[in-house]
Amino acid sequence: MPDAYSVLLQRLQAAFDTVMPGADPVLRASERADFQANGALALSKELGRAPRDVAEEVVAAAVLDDVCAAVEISGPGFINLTLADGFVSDQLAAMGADDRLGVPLTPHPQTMVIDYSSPNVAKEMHVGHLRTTVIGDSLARVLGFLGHQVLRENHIGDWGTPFGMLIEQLIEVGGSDDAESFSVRDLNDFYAQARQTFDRDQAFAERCRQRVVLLQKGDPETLRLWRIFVAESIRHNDEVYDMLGVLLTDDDIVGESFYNPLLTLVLVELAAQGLLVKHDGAQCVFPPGFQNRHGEPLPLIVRKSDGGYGYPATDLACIRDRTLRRKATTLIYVVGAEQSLHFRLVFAVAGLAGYLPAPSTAVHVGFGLILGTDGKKLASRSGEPERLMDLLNEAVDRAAAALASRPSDLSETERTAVARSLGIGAVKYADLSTERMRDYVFDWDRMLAFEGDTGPYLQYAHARIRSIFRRGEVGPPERGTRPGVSEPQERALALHLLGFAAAVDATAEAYSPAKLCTYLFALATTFTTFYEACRVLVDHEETRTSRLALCDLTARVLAQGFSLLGMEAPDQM
RNA sequence: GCGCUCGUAGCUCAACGGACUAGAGCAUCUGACUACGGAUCAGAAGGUUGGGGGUUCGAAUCCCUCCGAGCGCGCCA
Repeated sequence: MPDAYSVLLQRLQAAFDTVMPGADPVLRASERADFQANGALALSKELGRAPRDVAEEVVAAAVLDDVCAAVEISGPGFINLTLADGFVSDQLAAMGADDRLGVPLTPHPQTMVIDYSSPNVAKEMHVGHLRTTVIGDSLARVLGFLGHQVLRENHIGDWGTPFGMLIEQLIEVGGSDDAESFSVRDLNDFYAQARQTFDRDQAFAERCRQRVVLLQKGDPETLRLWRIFVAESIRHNDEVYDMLGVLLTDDDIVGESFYNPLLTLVLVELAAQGLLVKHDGAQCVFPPGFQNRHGEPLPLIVRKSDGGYGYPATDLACIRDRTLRRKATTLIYVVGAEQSLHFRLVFAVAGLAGYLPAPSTAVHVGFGLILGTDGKKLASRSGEPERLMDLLNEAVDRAAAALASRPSDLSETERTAVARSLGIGAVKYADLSTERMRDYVFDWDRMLAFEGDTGPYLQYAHARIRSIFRRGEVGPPERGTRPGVSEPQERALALHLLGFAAAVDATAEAYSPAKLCTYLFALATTFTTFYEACRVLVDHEETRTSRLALCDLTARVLAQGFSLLGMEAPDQM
């Protein structure tokens, strides 16, 4: 079923083609009508004709009688289009009959690897992991819904110098026998101690480096401890993921250690292609177009002068694996904006090395910082980043308190579950609803105010619709019921519902869940306006059925939208 | 110094080169429940879109320049 916009666009395109083949109708939603086509203005310039004349010619050529109630030219040459109510009803009926709510599967499905979350082993997840996890998860859901094959990858930091330090520290304080009893928090502390000693004690630092070598060579005791740490960290991460309600599972974990065996291969391949340059003892690639602060060429250091590999090498191995072995055509990295230069360098080198064969592309989906109310990067009182689990628990506690303060016929267990949906939904929505490249201020009061443009407000709108069906003791009307749109509030709601497919597309196109949030918030407000103005459970059966169909469709779109954001849609709250 | 990102109402954010009123939310003020859930709704007030140039029939949007903020810029990840 082509949506309303596509139908109009197609008709107008045909009309514009008669004046000038290929001219863009520039069809947009309008405040003055339902849609407006602005293309005549640009076209008139090209043709050297009066804009209104061009608009007249387009309108004369356009076949719109069956879909539009009014077509008029206004101002300098805008074509204002008002849809026929019958057409709107038909479109709604088709949307309601469709399990996908009118969102078509992409005609060009791709294999997409989406790399997100990526916590470090032996460290508790902190607030710095929130955005990548939440944004990445939403994008994975949106792209999957559109029909792409989505391979989630959680590139955990489970390799390198930090583990030499951690393991060495543990052995030296005699903790290796109790290794299995340590929590991630203990490991965090061990690591902090190790870090301090490392910086002032040369001998210890050297032993740590030797420990890394042992780890890489597969020394049994070193490896044993490493495995214990990784397992404990994964257990901790899973707790957070479970609380957060994200799609990531242990099967999605592909840590840095996985790529370790590929690093020398990458080096050999780069050398074979003549890309490697030895500089100050390090093996570098200098991709064209990058400069350092002195205006000299900027290298990507593939192998350090001490013979070790850093994360550039791992990232190259990773790209190679994802395109050549896993046959991914789109690589998505949901990583903070501060790494933008790094990714541009890595992508450039990967391109030179043939690791991104056409049509494969790599995209860095960056995001801004979470700031404290002081405008600085968010940290707790002690200076340490806020623990993510603490933050989520607080969100749920606050939601539970809000829930307890209002009348409810929910059972205790239902209340617990709903508090979680609301608290987590509030945190996720606050993050997702800001355009990802902007920094945003983490503000409990704003986030959990539960009023205005928040997750709980949207969830409330959904719960109210479900409540209508409960109170009315009616089920949703048959799928495909054709709602009337004679009241202005019905019509406004209907038109907004018909924009769902476009909103999902725009979200995927820009890798920006904020666009979906904006759409859903507007849908919720449009619905409550309708709800206040148009009583649903009226005696007149035709009106009741028609409005129930609008309600049902709204609830389904909201629930589908929440699902794409990774939020739950409780029926009661 | 160079690069990237950003600058819109008191605060937090929208706006795909389009129209006589640049939109929301929060906060402020005024109203609205014996009708489907008041975590709501209706309304008011609040803006030289950081400044200045330019392109265009038309600029928050594109270009130039200046100002301000954040983040980066060869062996941490």
